[in-house]
Formats: sequence, structure tokens, C-alpha cells
Amino acid sequence: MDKLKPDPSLLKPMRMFAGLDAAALQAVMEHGQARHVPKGGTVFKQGDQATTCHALIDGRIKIQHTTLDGQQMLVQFVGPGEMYGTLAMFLAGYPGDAVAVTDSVELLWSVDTMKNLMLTYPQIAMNTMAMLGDRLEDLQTRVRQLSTQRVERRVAYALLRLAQQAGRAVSDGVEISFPLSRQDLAEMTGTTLHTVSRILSAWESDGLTAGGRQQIVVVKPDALLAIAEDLPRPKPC
Amino acid sequence: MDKLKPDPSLLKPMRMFAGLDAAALQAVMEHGQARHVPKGGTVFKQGDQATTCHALIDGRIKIQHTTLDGQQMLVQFVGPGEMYGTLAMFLAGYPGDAVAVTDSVELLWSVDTMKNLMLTYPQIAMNTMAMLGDRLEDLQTRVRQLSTQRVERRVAYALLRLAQQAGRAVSDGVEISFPLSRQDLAEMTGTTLHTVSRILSAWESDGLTAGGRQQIVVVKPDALLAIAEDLPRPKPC
DNA sequence: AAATAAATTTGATCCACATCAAATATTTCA
DNA sequence: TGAAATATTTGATGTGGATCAAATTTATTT
Repeated sequence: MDKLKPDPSLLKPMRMFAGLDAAALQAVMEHGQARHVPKGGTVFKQGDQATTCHALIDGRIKIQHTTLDGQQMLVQFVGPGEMYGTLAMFLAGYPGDAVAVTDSVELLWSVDTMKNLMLTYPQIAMNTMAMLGDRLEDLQTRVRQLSTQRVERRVAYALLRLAQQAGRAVSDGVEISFPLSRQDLAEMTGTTLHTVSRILSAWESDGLTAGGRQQIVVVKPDALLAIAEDLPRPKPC
Repeated sequence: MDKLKPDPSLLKPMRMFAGLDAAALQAVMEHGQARHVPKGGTVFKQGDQATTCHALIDGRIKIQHTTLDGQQMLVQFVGPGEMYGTLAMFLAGYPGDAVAVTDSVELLWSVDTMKNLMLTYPQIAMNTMAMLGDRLEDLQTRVRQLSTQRVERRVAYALLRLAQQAGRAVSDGVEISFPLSRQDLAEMTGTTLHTVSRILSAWESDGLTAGGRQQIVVVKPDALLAIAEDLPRPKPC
């Protein structure tokens, strides 16, 4: 976890810092630190006192909750340019674990620092609220799906979403660009790895998807979309 | 929907305006309007351009989403002192319908006004983020429950939560203080009114609950808590 | 008070998916 | 390279709860 040289231009494309002038970005950058997180490394742990908030520069982080009875739930995959651990600023502790699924580089700030930055530059707070709003919408979609839709549809939706967030074009379709297990997909969609495996097997024999160990290629997005129906709308802004 | 005389002291106990001085509260109040909403009245509708945000003074409002295929989902019951329609400030439109389940009195502000207030008094933005954070936690709990728990447990949890938020002590227990149908409970917990009815019947014959049409009394909270297990933690602050 | 509408209860049936149980790949490590 | 660990696939079985279908109770309207 080495320190790296921070560069204010990194913040420019981030939604949380949209609309800030160069001086403000400079101030934000000066208060943050950059560091490297190796694959498998833990950024923060569920329940710990929240002392930091984070922006991902490169790599992929997964946020995972564990219930009292040991059930795992995969809350989100964080990609470059996205913030994480922000929510914890306003709660007692981190609501989940943050683990790097690939080698990653992040910026981090102390919670106090970020709160002060928000008070100094209220635009950061406004941007953060918009981000929290989107996450609320996502979760509401998830609740709705769990309440009313069958597993196959939920898995199709999750996969399409991953493809558009972290897809890489390959010869036969779009590949999820980081290691993704059947177990991960199960935890994202509220089912078991067995059911996910069966679904993917069926899709594979119909030519909708391909893949191997911890790796999935979406071959026919349209067909998946037809299954998902409840379409992942392209996010504005 | 008559206009009522606004009184800044109404804002004092509200979380959104915590930590503001008298002058700030005065300013907030001056920009808002009070009005009465009759039982069954609609405050805003899903999909409409979001132009207002709201605080409930008295009564009870339910927020309900309708899916494309007509499925209903009950997102939350709003009680006195709580804000609603706040999220819409940061989204394209209102994510759901807001309907009064009892005669209600609310304050409302235009979105632009509230955004300006937030920029002027960043503490409002900080408070709002904390509230959004709590709602995110709630939704994550709901997703976790839908993913991993049986219906009976989810219904027990929902009922206990309603009892602590809107319970009124009666001779034989704690009564939910507003009309609540089996259908409502079903939409809150991702099941059908039939299943909720069966569960309540079973509880009633075991003496855990009592109730009638659109009305439920929790007779043995401890027994329900044992069923819910995944305990609703009393919210701090 | 009778007629209509809305909410609730209860029974019977069915199936999507969890669970139980192994076998088979694939990767990592000694 | 062989052994151990980790992922994945696939089969067999059971069940929680949805769905279909009425009957019953309670509230509202005329």
C-alpha cells in the first residue's frame, strides 16, 4: 500500500467533485492520500468505526455485507471514478467489507476532512446527495425485483448491469472485466450458486453467454435483455 | 388543502434542520408553505417532475411504487417530523406516489428553494445526507431479508417496526395507529395478502397479535421479536 | 335495511427454487 | 507432478409460498 503522487486532474471527472473550480479541486486533493491495494486486500471492514472515505482510481472493489448468521450479501462492485465508504460518514460504522477484487489504486480522506470540505464547498455535499439518491434507486429496484421477479430475470439484469459498467469487448461478445464467481452473482441476486450455475449452463447451451471459472462473457445482450425485461436504464449525468 | 400559519418551532425537532440557529430556522420557515391533506389525498405522483419537497407535521403518508406491470410496492410510511419527497430533488422525478392514509398536515418547499437553503446552510445538506444514509441502511436490511429470510420473519420485523414507529398503547398491547391492510403488509414484505392473512391468523390464535379490518394490535412483542430475530435496532440520534 | 363494495379468511393445488449430495473441473501449492 | 484447495456442474428430493378459487366478514351507499 504505497503512497503515490496525487494529481488534481484525477478528481475532475468524478461526480462527487463535479462543478468545483480548480482551487477547490486543489484543496480537496491536498487533503487526500493515494495508495495501492493489492488484489484480495481489505480497505475497510464491516462494523469498524468509520474514519475514512474513498475514491477508486483504478481497479475494482467489492462491497459485501455479512449477516449475523453468516449469510453474505454482495452490495456493489465499485469501479474507477466511483466513491465508496461515503455512506459510513453518516452512520455508526462501515456497513460492509470493502475488498479489492483486482489490484487497485484509491484516494482516501479522513471523514472529518471530508465533512469540512463539504461544509466549505457545499457543492460536494449536493453531489454526494445525488449519488446517494442513485444508490437508493438501485436498492429500490433490487427490492422490487426480489419481491416480484423470478431468479432468472434477476440474474439477467445483474449481468447486463455488470456488462455495461465493467464490460470489455472481446471477439465473441462483452466480457466482465474482473473475476466474478457464480457465488458472487448469487449474492447479488438473492439466490444460490447452484441456481446461478444452472441458469448460466442453460444460457450457455443456448448461446446467450459463455464463460469459465470466475469469468463470464455476454454473447447476446439482446436476448438477455428480453429475459431481464425490467431494463437497466442508462444512467443520466 | 388550506394554508395554515407556519410556526418556526415546528422545525426545531426535525432532524433535517438540527443544529440550525433561530435565524436559519426562520429563513427556512419563511420559504415553506403549510397545507392540509385529507385522508386519501395525493401529495405527489410517481414519475411527475419533482418540484417540491415535504415535511409531515401531523398524520401519516404512504409512499408507494408501481412497476411497469402494475405490481405495487410499499416503500415507507412517513410519520410526523419526517421528510419525504426529498430524494426526488436529486432524481428526474418522484420515484413513487405519496398518499395520505389519515388526514395530514404538511410543510412544503419548492426544490429550488430547498437547494438554495442547502447551499446557504450546509448543515441542512449534512443532515439530509444522514437521513439518506439511514434509508439506505433500511433498504439494505430489506434486501438482505428478502434474499435470506422466510416470509413470517419479514412480516414480524415489519410489524415490530411499525409498532415502534407508530404504536399506540391500548389495553391489550400496542396498536398500529393508522389503517393498515393485509395488502399493505404484503407490499412491504414482498409477499401476497393471502400469505400475510394466514400468518396473522396463526399469530392471532397463538395470542401474539389481535386485530380487525385494516387494524392490528401487537399483543406479545417479545414473541414477535423472537420470530423476527434480525432485530430492528432502536435508531440513534 | 337491503344492496353493493371492499377486506379478509381459508382451502386446494402446483412449481420455482432451496437443499442435500456428489462428481468434475480448474487453480494453487508443496 | 501430485496433492490439496477452490469453483463449477449436475442430479435427486422436498417445501415454502404463490396461485387459483370461493366463502365470509365488515363497511359503505342508497
